[in-house]
Amino acid sequence: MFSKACEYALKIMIYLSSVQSEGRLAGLKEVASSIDSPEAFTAKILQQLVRANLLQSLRGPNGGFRVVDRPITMLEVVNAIDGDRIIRGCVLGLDECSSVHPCPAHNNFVVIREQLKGVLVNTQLADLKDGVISGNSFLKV
Amino acid sequence: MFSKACEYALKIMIYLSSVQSEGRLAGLKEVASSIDSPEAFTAKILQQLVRANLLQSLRGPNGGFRVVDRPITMLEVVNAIDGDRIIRGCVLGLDECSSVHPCPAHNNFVVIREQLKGVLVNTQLADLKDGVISGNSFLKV
DNA sequence: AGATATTAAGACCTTTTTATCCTTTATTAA
DNA sequence: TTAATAAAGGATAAAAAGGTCTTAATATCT
Repeated sequence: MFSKACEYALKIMIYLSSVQSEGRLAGLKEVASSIDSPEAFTAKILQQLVRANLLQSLRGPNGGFRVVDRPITMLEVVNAIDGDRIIRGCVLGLDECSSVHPCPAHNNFVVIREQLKGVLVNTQLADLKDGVISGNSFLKV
Repeated sequence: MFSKACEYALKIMIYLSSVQSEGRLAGLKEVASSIDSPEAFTAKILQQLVRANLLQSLRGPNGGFRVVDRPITMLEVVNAIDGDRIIRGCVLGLDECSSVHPCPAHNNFVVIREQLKGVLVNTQLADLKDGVISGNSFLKV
């Protein structure tokens, strides 16, 4: 559904949100080990998220990453990494697929796509981090 | 959502279903040009579909491919090419993700996944081919 | 039987995605 | 001002996905 990079990005954002609730930052090493992701690859994704203005980075000793101070939806994170293919793209891969020029499955998926978009728009990192903090959900196996 | 190969597979199956309604077969060349897919890659996917018992192939002149004679759901085609990751896989990529050990987004996606599964199970190739035959939907741009 | 049309199978190439390494630059604290 | 720490970025490697090409096998027609 999402690319690997996007899966990591969501876990990164959720983890950093939970760290933020404790009023501190987390560095690359801590992030990578907490979500069980390869460090160097994680660094690249962190940079993408910084460039997308979803994170701020602070260098030097006691530095690390911080989630920007506003509500962030899942959709923003997904868009930053995977673009809008999940929302816009045709199920059967047609370049042009709309109600006026639909692929055979178009109508069968309209409702699913709407629902998916709804979830991505309405789910905020703040909602997801709570489960992690309370120990009800997990970022790694 | 689906792999490229799976998108092609669905279009192949839909096209062959529509051809079958005319009481004839279609060969590789015709299939590939009708769904606008690379011929050699299409050949590979056709073979996979034959091995998965969704198609029969007939060699020799006037040969081609034929959809097996029973109702086939979208899910069967997707499973044959992409496996069950779309149904089973975790949104955030956890190896273990279930109601007892959920990822932070697990519950937000349960309903979507159910709905998606429903569409895949309940939509048959026969339903999709009708739109193509009547000219209401399209397999290429 | 021979010629031809057709699929089967698999080796091979290309591009994209994922992952890693290593050097540079910036920041802070002592 | 220096040592330690941390992010940034370039280069590249490994793996997966996507795609191509060649050869072999098979069925049909003449």
